Amino acid sequence: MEKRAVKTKIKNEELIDRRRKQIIDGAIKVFTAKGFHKSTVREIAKEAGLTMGSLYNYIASKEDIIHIVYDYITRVLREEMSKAIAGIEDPEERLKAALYQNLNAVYKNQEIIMFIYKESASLDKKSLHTVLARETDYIELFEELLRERFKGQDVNEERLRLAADLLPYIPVIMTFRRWSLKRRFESMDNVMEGILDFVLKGIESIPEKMNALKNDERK
Amino acid sequence: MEKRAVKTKIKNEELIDRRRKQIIDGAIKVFTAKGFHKSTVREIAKEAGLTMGSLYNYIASKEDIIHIVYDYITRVLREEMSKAIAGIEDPEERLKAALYQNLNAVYKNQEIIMFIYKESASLDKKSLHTVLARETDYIELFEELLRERFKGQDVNEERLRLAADLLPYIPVIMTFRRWSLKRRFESMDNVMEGILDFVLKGIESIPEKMNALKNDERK
Amino acid sequence: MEKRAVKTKIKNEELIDRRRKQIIDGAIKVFTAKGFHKSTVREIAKEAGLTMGSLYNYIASKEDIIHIVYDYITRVLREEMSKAIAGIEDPEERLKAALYQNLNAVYKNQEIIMFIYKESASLDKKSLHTVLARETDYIELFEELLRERFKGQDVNEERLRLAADLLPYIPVIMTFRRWSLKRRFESMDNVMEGILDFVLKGIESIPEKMNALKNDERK
Amino acid sequence: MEKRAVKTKIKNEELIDRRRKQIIDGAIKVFTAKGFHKSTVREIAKEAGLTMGSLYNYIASKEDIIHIVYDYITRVLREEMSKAIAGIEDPEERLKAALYQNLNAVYKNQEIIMFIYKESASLDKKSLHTVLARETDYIELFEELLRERFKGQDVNEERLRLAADLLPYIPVIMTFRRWSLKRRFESMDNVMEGILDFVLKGIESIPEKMNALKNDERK
DNA sequence: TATGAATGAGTCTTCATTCAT
DNA sequence: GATGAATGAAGACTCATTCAT
Repeated sequence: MEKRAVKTKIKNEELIDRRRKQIIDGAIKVFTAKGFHKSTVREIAKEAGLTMGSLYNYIASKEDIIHIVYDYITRVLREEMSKAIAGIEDPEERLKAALYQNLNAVYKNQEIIMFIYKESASLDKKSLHTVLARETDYIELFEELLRERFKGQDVNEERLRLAADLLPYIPVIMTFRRWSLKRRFESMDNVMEGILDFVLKGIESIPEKMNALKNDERK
Repeated sequence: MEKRAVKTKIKNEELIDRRRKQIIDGAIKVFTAKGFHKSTVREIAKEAGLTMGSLYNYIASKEDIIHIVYDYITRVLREEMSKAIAGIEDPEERLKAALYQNLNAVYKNQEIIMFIYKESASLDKKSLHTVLARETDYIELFEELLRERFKGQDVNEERLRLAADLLPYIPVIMTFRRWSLKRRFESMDNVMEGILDFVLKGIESIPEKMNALKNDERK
Repeated sequence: MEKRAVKTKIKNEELIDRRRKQIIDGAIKVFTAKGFHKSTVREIAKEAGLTMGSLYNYIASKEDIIHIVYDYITRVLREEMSKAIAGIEDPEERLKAALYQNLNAVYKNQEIIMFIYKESASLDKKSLHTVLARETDYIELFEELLRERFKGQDVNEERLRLAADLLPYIPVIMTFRRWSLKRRFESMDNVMEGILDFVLKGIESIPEKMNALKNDERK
Repeated sequence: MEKRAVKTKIKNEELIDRRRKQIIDGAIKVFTAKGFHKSTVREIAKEAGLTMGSLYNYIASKEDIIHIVYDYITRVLREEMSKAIAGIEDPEERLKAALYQNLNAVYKNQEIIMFIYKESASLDKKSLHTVLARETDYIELFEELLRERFKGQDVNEERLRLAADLLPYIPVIMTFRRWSLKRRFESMDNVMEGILDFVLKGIESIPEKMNALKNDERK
């Protein structure tokens, strides 16, 4: 369990959890609609079904709201990912399941994920560090999955790590381009299938020793 | 050429261009350091070497500053891209050159590009539309390059379009992960080479008719 | 004895006294550290070992806390003064004992006395009146002591009263200047001895008819 | 000249001085009536004839207002004191003039001086240091005056310094007791004359080597 | 009596924008 | 055209007090 980083004036732990969930739900609505800076604490309180004063009994500053939202989202994503790959033994299938889960999760939570990427700038240095550490967990999972996938083969270590860095983010591009993609594709399922194929092909660059460019071609 | 979308009180066209360049340079400095909402017009004016009042002779609102910055950046990127692929005939090399140019441009302008992605939320709906249209230009360029690259082959049209949507954004992941990547890789050149290999492999999924998942495996 | 001026919801008198003492002790800690306005009722309650709600069973408002603290301090000071001069017959010694007791009491209770002087501004008009009446008691004691000290001599009545007004406050200057005095003097005993000498010399101006200034020297 | 410690957004120095004087005058009115914490910035702005926003162009925080008020008052007091003793050669008369000036100044500025004593608690540590340094200047003046007054005599150094610490503050007692004194005395001139006599007698304890108490009389 | 969560009016402070000179 | 002082609406946050349990 992680410690409660965000300070509160309330003692009743169960109440804290309940009110925080209200705050998270309210904040996600308001933040995804207007972004962090254009959202007022008053609006968030209202959407959470709390009064101003009551809200501030459960957080210490507006910034704290980003944190509890972030904590919530990343916890949900981690849990869903665990479930998605639980019990799958075959490395190839395990990797596919993870990629597919990631695609779906990003798609399902598009708005809040976009919000988090955009507002990571609103986080102070220390918080940003925590956030990046969380992402690192995620990336290490993909690193592990790739390593097992290519077990026994002669892989280029650097490429494997790079792929692990790329993989979890590629679905995010889908959210950046969602309006364009929706117009062009019959269904988002098709899009996800296409991304999966692209990625699965892409990782085939890991075991090879090929070089796309010769050094003298670059400036 | 497009009309001057941002209104001004000044008549002298040449002066407008000079002052706007000052504003753009100042704004980029301030925006990349603190983000749009935490930057004050005062700071931007100061960094631009203008007084408050003078600044407002060349823009009508703070929001306008994002627009002229965005105009500037996208124009520069378009011009550089044109130069990068000018004169290259071979479709494969032309595509590689474009990908490589994109990687370098994104890397070189990391901070301002991150800013633009993050603050696109600050744009009103109409402005957002303009912005997305610009991106569409870029994507259509890649679509065209891919089409020529696979000319004569039996391509999956949807996959080709999807790849065009993905390609320009993959380097952006590099900027999201820059701290992690810097720690792990000898040089960013290695990173870019790796991304290029990954992408070039990935697009090989375009001509094929493979299906990663059977439909019944998905929920 | 005076009536309970500060209203309470509680019937049990003994409990009231016990809880009030808790409040007084807690409040003195918090008030002397941060002043009245920067102290929150929450902090006082905590330091008093009470909950918010319980605290408000024994007082009606934050302002009441000043009152009960003030009551307490002045009662203690009066009692100590009574003890200090009890049984001393010789008027000169009696006066000295009173002056010395005052010096010690002010020194020992520096922080709370400073607090009371500073926060008398926080009292409403009526409360201020009560407070000043208390001080008047104290001053009348000194008036009486001086009158006995100069019994049989031809005193200037006005000067005697003025001295009675000055005497109890001179030690307060010591608390205003404590940091400077601590640096310059070996011990605070020396300081107190010096003040005593100064004051005892000063009151010699009471029987005389001297005039420091001629009227025409003043504007 | 001291540097401008309080930050401002305004460039025109002459305007700063004019507006600051307005702020000082407004603040003194409001502060003396209600104390620092009960005064709102809005009230001060209004009394100063400025809008909220304009006020904040000349100060950075509410606390700054105490500082500029304090600066102003102490500067005025210093200047008046300089004038009052200028040109007086005889040490005895010079000391009397200083004491009399101090009495008058404290009396004339009672309310603001009371305010300053009371609100010194509102100052942060660093500011308090500056304030105390100012007082030290004042005290050193009295030390100097006393030294000249007793030049050639065998003085007790400690007592001389102590007297210098006491002298400037004794008139402050007059302001603490003003209501009582006004009732009892024909005119405040009489009060001041009495204090002067008391003090002039008191300083006669400086050259002597007397001890008011024997050690065994104290606890 | 005790508890502590809820309340919301009140405060300081910021800053985009205007406009007289 | 340039200047920079003035404006005031808006927002984050605090905390004394109440009241249901």
